[in-house]
Amino acid sequence: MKEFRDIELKWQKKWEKDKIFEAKDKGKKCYILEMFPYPSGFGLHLGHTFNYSIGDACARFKRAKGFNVFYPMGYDAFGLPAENAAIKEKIHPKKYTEQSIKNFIFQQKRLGLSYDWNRLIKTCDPSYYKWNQWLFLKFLEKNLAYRAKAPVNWCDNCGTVLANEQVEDGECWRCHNKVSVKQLEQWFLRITKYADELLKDVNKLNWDERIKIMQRNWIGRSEGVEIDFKLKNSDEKLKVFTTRPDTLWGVTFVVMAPENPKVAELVKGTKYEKELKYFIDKVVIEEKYERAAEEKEKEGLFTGRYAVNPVNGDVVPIYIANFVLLEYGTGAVMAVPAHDQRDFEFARKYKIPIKVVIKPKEYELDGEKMMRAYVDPGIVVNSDKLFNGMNNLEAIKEIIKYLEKNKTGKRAVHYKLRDWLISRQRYWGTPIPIVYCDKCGIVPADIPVLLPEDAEFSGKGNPLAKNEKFVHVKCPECDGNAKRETDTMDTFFDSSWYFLRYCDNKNEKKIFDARKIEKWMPVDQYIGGAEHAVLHLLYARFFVKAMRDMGMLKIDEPFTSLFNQGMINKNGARMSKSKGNIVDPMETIEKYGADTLRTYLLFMGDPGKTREWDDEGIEGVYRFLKKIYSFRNKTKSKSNIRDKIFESKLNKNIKEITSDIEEFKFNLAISKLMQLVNFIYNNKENISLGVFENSFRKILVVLSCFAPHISEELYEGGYVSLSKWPEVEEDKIDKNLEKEEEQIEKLIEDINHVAKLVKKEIKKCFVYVLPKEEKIYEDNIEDISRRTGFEMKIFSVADKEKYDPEGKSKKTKAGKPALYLE
RNA sequence: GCGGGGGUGCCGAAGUGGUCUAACGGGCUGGCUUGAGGUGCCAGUGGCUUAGUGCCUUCGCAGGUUCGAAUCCUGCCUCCCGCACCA
Repeated sequence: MKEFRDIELKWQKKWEKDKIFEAKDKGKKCYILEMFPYPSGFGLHLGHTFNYSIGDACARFKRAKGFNVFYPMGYDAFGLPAENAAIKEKIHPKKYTEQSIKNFIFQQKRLGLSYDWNRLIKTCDPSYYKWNQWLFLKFLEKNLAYRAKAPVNWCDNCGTVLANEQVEDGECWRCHNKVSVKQLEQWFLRITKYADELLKDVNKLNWDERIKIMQRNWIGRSEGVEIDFKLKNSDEKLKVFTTRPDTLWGVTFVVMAPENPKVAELVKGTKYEKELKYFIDKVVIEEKYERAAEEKEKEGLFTGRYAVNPVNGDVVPIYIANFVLLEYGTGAVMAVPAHDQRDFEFARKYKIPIKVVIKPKEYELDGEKMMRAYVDPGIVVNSDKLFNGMNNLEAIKEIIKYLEKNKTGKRAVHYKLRDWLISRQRYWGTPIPIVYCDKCGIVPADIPVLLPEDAEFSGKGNPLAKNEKFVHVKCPECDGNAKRETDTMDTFFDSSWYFLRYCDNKNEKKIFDARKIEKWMPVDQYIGGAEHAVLHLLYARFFVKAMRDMGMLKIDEPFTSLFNQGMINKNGARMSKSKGNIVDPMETIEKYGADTLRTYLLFMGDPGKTREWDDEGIEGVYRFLKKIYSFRNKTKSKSNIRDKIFESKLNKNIKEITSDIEEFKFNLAISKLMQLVNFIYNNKENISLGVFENSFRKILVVLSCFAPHISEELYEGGYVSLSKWPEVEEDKIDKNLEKEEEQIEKLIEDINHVAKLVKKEIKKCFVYVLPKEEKIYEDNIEDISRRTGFEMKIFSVADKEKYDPEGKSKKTKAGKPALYLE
């Protein structure tokens, strides 16, 4: 509809001109934030549009509720797609990105989102990324950044290394190429230093439980004990980590990770050396992620060496096996086949004895005959007399104490979380501000280290490494010849603190002013997809904690509340280009307008769940908005008999809508708005103008959360976007009236029903009602008459004899009106 | 395997002890509007039956609790999403 389009453009212009969405200084602050987008060349997709429809609804709602809303937008502008476009289409990433951002801004403005555009940031802008570099050097100074050689994930397709969080099922999270493991010297951030706090503080967050569980799983804390096993015929010790010290007496072998450097030492010069080396090479070559799969056949090899169990002196063989990982724990485990399924399978395969040390209360276990490991709680047996007979969970605590007392073991906590690898062998990112000097070693570079624009995008290797002018520098310390680091930072570095920069986005002297952070942070409501559960959301939490410890800010957590939007499918499948089931937001806006698209996205269903897009479903919302728009031509009110019932419904619905919005149940809020609008529509002649106008203003304020343009157009006296949220007038909510309303609806239904059954011409309808109800029906007689198409007459049953002596009328329902059609 | 969330009418989706054939929207059928199409409006949309609102059936399946269940309990089937040899 052209009219909607014109209205939308008109108000978008006005909002911008009058700067009505800029954050103010007055009122309680409320920071609402959507995960900022990567500006791809394809423009907004439906997921973005949905994300912003939610955020904008929140922002507008909070603004109406009197909050000083801070609602910024920016662009996560560094990243691979721009560089890949450069390789493919010979367009410079900078140009590509700038064009994309321009397009994104245009499209977002076309949606009518109420951002404070003054706060705009672009991470590829030197005024932003120089603070990345500044932060990196701070991290370096505090020993939170370090360079190390380690086995790292390499994606051949992307031509770069990846962080652990960016590998999903052994595949690159971006391109789904199989990831391989390489030994490389790279830059890491010491996120593991915060593992414990990151885990503990998850409990404080008002986040979706799913995301919290994912974070807990990812951090993967396990509490246990490190136990020293002496090596037989040696003074050396082998440290193992276990969470089950209660099974220590059941150890029948020890297993080491094949690549554990200690293995080579152990077998050096023995007859096993050659065979082991062969096996180790084979295992290590296997993809790390395949090797770690549960279904993977357990394989191992005896090393020829033995270890001594410190608690009972048992001499047990040492194996290496593919299921033991070097990165976790100590890279060596004590194996208790009776009570661990992996160990059990391994023991059966290599004919190692199985010794039961925990037994269930009800029956006995036999190591020879067991079909699988017994892993449930039970009673300690066949162990030291100090512990035999104890409940095993109790025994864990006691045995740890015992080991610590005897200095053979020590309490320990291990995490699955690894340090964050941030080096990327790509051009379009923040240069890591480091210089390598032959004399001085690793030296912080003078910042900003600007990304040189002249670069060649051949698709082979990092263009920065080939840029002689960039690489060769003087050492900032000794002025001697030195080389620059040519890797850039993982773009998740950029997004780990962007929400802080919004608070002071134009500061040239500092990363931000602490007072401004204090004013706006933390983010009160963050909105985005669940795909960042253990990526961005974990990194950002880490940054805030690290920055707090560096005295830069005072908060512990960046995002107080988090809402995860669900996916939008079409034809039962996730939208994708290959399936050809993409819904283009801009095309939809062309057809129906932004208000319709936004309202429909929120009306489709629970925004937290996966929902189904329906090309025809949007029509309903479109009709709804057109219906509201038709109210601009006010109809003359003939009577005011529906005023009270309308006001009752209005207040009841607004009350419910308010809590619906607070709980992100926009679909319910919109359906209640529809009910109100339908009621007005069906009763417009029976609602007095004063009540209509007053109520309609309230409805428009509510509607403006979803369809701001049309609300603005219909609202009189100032901006609806700056209006106060309607107060609920409790005293106007009248349950009896609602009941009467229902009665009338039922009567109309009955009349229509009967009229349909009687296959003759009907003109008149006589209704006999209880004397006390006479007035209700009498008051609504015109309405009933209009809606049934019959001439109505209402009589009291008391007078029934008089008007209906033959008893032609029949009851509609027990105690309800009787009626007679003629 | 573990953890979390689901399965409601032709479809999307509300509803968590009575007001439920079940909000809201879509679709479909009939009627009106219209030169036609679109739009818009009205009515209907589980079955049977009826001057009559009565009976039966229905909220994944099967049982149970209750005067009463889509809603509570038990078992099962099924879909989705996380985690998964972590010692």
